[in-house]
Amino acid sequence: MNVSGKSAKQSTAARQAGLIEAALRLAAQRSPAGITTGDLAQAVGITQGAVFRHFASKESVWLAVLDWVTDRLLARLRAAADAELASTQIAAPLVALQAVFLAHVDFVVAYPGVPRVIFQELQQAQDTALKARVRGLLQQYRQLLMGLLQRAQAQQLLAPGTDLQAAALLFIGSVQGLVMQSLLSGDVAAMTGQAPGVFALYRRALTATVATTPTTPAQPPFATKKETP
Amino acid sequence: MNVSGKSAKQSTAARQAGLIEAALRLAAQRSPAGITTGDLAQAVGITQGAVFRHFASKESVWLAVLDWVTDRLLARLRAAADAELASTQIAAPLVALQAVFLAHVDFVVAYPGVPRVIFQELQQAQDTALKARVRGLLQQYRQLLMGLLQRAQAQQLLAPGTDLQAAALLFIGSVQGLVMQSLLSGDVAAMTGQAPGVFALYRRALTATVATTPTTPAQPPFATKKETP
DNA sequence: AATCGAAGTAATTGCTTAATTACTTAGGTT
DNA sequence: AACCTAAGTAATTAAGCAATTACTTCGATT
Repeated sequence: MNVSGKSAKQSTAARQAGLIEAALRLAAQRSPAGITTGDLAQAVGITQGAVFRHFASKESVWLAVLDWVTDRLLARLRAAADAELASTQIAAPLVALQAVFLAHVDFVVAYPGVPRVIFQELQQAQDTALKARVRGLLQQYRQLLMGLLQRAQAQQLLAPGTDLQAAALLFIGSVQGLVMQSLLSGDVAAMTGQAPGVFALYRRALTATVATTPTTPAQPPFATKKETP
Repeated sequence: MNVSGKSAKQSTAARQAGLIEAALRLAAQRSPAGITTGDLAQAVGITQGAVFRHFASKESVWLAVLDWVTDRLLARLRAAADAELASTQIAAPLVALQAVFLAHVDFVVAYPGVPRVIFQELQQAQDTALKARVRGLLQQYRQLLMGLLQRAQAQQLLAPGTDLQAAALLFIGSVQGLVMQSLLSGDVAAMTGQAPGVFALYRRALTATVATTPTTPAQPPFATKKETP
């Protein structure tokens, strides 16, 4: 420890983690394109040049950020899905979809910089390494969704003839709609409140138009469970 | 006309229009953040400094771009909606929603730079003038949607208890999903083909679970009309 | 035809930023 | 305790960019 209480000389692994965390924290407050290596350095308490002791280039910082996000996000989403699939619930795949939806929203609320970084790299038209990472992330996301949708279809939980590709796209789009709203209002936390209503609509898109017993309520009660904090 | 065939000395109004068009054209190919005043100048055949004869700053170029987009897009969407509302159709508000959806997709296909510009300005966390324009655009968009949704609700076309706010959000989100997909694949034109399927799902989210006459097909045939080119 | 303002150029200014370099310092290993 | 590598600093480099300036040229108007 030095005088100011900040520990000096950390290992590259520790510094990389710190810089990744700082990058995401700064991205929550401003456009990732405007974040400089000097900003990152200041955020972790080192000088600008020292950043390059731990990353070969600025681009490789963002690559590491995307890897971090991919690992953490997908792990959470898969855990959320698996927890519901394991339970012996009726309509388990649909409940799992809801759990994934809410887990995604929670993740964005916890790390508001994530959508900004994703959008930033998505804008590059040419196929940069960063954009490839984003593609990989969304690729795995789509696979997770397709798996759940196929299970739902196999259990006759979906309206016949439902386009699964379109359903996966609409799922991701519905999250994007919430994210866009939060970017506009600046109130990320508001997503948590809006999410269940949006998912309820999405769920109706999947399960619609199969007439149930005429006297029963049109929609069976569907618990909105809160995710793990 | 000068030697190279390029006309020299145009009026400020003409140059502004040219620069706006160039900005959107360039934004279709790379990130708007990376577009310099030199790029804009080159695209219209003047020098970098000459840009400032027609715009006070680089920011004001993007402000003009957003104004241009707002005017054109909303005019198209309102025209698409009004055309369907005027017809004596069953479920006219829902058909109008579909027309707006497809018109929006067509607009993005025609001007692929538009989503990039929107995303770019949305990322600024602090409330810049540019972000305010985007907010205004989406504000008007949401009003258009809410009007159509309320008409649909008044005509009992929606499932009872449908959350109209969530429905508007999901509408915008479903377009975003398509846009995101096109940004990933680089194939904007593919949106046109995917759009009807996605809207069909969205429509089911609105109209779901009201059992019709048991023997009739669950969903009445619903023509997918192509927009004006 | 002379005039004058608007549009354009070429060069420059001032600033920012990623990356490099030469040098210094901390701290674990033997 | 001496040593050596990895982490850190301070300063510099080179490039890019928005905006300004001094000057030139086009073209409509009287």
